[in-house]
Amino acid sequence: MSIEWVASRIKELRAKTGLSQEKFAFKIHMDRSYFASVETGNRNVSLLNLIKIINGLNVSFEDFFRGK
Amino acid sequence: MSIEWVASRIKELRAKTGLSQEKFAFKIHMDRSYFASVETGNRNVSLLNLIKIINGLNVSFEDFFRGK
DNA sequence: CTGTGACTAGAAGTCCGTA
DNA sequence: TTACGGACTTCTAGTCACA
Repeated sequence: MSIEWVASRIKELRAKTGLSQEKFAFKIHMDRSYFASVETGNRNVSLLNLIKIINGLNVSFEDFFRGK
Repeated sequence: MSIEWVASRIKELRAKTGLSQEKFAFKIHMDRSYFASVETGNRNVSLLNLIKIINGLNVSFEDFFRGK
């Protein structure tokens, strides 16, 4: 488990939603440039923001971390 | 999903290890009082520290979030 | 053994623009 | 559409004394 894995998992699932970074960030009330840096693994995101993101992806935490 | 849920889940699983907060915190190279505040839900812990803690609990992320 | 308030440094997070 | 950067504000990391 690593920040990079979480980042690419977010990217993978966000792509599945069909939304751009910008639209997804807007949907979950998060700054678009900040969300972009999370998705590229350049940020040590806090739990509250991770909850926000995973909720926005419409998956459970268990599913998000499936296989890890 | 909430900080409180994560906090109590940490407490639950840490108790299962049989270690005190102090000993567990020492094991994962984290300050005892900082870990205590995480376990009581008073901190919005970052992903890196959450990874450290969950690894120390010897469970997978999937197991940690089981049922959520 | 555990919980908490206070504190500082530095990172998180926001808002703007640009390629 | 995404990535990145500057400048800014807010908050967490990490520590300590004390209860």
